[in-house]
Amino acid sequence: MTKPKEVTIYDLARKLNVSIATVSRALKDDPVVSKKTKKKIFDLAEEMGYRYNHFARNLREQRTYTIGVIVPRLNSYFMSTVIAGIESVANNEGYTLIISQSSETAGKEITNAKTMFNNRVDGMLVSLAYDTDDISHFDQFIKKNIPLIFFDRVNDHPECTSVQIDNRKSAYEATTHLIAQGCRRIVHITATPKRNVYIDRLAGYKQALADHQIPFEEKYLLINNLSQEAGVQAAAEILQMNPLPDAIFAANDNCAVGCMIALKKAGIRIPADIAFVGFNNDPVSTVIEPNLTTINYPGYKMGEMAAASLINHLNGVNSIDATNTILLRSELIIRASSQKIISDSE
Amino acid sequence: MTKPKEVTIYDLARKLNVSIATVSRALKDDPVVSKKTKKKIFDLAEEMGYRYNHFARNLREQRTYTIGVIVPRLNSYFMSTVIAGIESVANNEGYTLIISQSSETAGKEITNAKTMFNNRVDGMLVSLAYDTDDISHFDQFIKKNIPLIFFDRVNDHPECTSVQIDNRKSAYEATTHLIAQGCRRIVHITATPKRNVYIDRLAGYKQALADHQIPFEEKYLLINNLSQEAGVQAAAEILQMNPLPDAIFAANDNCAVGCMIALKKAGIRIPADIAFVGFNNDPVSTVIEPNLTTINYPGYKMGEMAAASLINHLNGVNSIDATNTILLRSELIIRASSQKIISDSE
DNA sequence: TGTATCAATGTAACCGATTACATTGTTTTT
DNA sequence: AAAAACAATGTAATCGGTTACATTGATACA
Repeated sequence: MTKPKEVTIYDLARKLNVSIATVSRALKDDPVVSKKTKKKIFDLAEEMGYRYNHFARNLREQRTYTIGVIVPRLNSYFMSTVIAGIESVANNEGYTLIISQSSETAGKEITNAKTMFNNRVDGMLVSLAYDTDDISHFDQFIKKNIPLIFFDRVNDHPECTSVQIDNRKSAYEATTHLIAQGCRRIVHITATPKRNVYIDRLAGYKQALADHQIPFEEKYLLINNLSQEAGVQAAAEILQMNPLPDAIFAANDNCAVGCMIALKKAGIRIPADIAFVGFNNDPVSTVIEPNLTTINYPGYKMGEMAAASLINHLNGVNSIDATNTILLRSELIIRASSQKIISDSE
Repeated sequence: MTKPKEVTIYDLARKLNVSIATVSRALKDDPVVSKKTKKKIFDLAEEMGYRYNHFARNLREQRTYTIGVIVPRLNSYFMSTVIAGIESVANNEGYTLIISQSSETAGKEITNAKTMFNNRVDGMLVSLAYDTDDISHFDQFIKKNIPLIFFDRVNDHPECTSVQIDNRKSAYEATTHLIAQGCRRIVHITATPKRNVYIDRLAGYKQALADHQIPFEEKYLLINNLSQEAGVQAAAEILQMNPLPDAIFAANDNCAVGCMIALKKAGIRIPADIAFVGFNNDPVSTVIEPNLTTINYPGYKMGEMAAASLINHLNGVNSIDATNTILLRSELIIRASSQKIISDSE
């Protein structure tokens, strides 16, 4: 284990008979240093294989140029797309990401938050776990003026910006679309209404029913963890209903797909017997047959927006209070799984 | 923007009338400090909201407890699963991840490598981009004794460990399975055979053909980027073939799925007319109809192994030279898309 | 009782940058 | 030609830990 010594600004300064201050200034392209000196320094740095020591700077500047990201899960299509968006912006702006997953548990989320805090991230991007009730583990950031932006699974915190879509409106559109197809007994499958995304979707669903004089029925509300397997189980419950529902609006595509597969296996025709709408526009939605009607969710854009907004805050472009909520456009994508009218006439 | 001052070991030392050395030792639970003193220090640290400054340590120790991860794409099921595995191990061991994506281009991979290098990662985990020919951008790490582990898309570098599956064997099994189903005109869809994964799968495919006295035919080899859209295009090419092939072995599930959808639309029956085998065991493989036979790819495990192996190196548990290649178990999962014999009898 | 041993703590150099303030030499102004 | 203005560079303190080496005081041993 030889440990080749690192080249520092001291080495460069000594070789060129200038001070470390000049070297430091030259390396950050400070206009106060003459062009000639700069060139000498740049060339020598290149030649000697100098590399910048971020830790020295961070120690001195009390900044880290690091952004902490906490997501519920890394291995979901939606989340990895968001992260790809975040990464592209952060990378461009010279920020480094520390990414961790809460695995949908509040406990791990708290641990992760602590790690991020101790790593002195300059800012945080967070999407909350299913079962996080209390968000006091983020108070430490707020207390230290570390900007915190929630995305997707947000929390209505007075000091934080959030980036999301209009879940309520999207759910309203999805449900209205089903009603327009003649559906009246519409099941909604969703997760525990703790997180905004599920609360809002449920609200949109109820509103659409109300606006069309369809009473909301508790029995048509199925709560699970929205996994594909949960969709299969939901299908079993649905098959017990009498009369059968004529439509299902699931709060994500994965669950919808699991449910569709199970129902098809049971001989249900989709959409003729039961129409389907999902949420997210996950790639599986165009693989399942019939293709799944869903809400397009701009994940990459969401990542870009969240990161850009955070970095703007960090650079002092706009104050953290200026923006409360950034709403991204989302839209209903109508595919075969919900088109009763056309499919009946086929 | 008030900037509340940070509590440091100096503050703790002053309050307790001990030296910073004692505080530093106590905080890392050095047995040389008496229990009583330790308790005092811990309690005060808690009370005053002390937080550890990693940068000061990193600056002093010349270590960063950071691992750099470069992947071709973040938003693929396989990769995000691998990263989830890496994250879980790294987090447990107190390491932080810096993750970036090459977007499948050598150029961005080089930039990312430079960023990682300048961030002084303690080690690297890399999966190469499609079009990386020359891997000299990783020499800087090797020169500085920074361990580098490749996973999945590996490079046969004499100084690096690689974590992968036996692609050749898996492809051999997949092809042999198709031959056992009576297939003789087997198309192989894959990416440019630059990366080991594609080279090895092609080799396995060819070997299986040879072992069953089936001549390899160039026209049955389709090269594309393995996206779902590329699968659709491949379907168009396949429909031009006369006679039609009787099986397709695709180097990933996404491409297989795109191809299946397009062929089905054209009236081809699967597996009766054309049998299908994919690669990766992506979730879509159980959504597509018929369900896709594929190779199970232990992504999470691969991430865990790669991270654990790297951290072992870093902790000096085993030398970097000790291990050359770690092969993970993978297996053929037979589903309906390839079962000609059974499906004919249905 | 004198000395060796040891536990507990302290001193101070060091890691590699940034930057306020000081200094030097040159040009411009009057 | 002296004073003012300015461009270029230097000096030295600072960020918050780690740790080799030194010191202190108590106990064990002969």
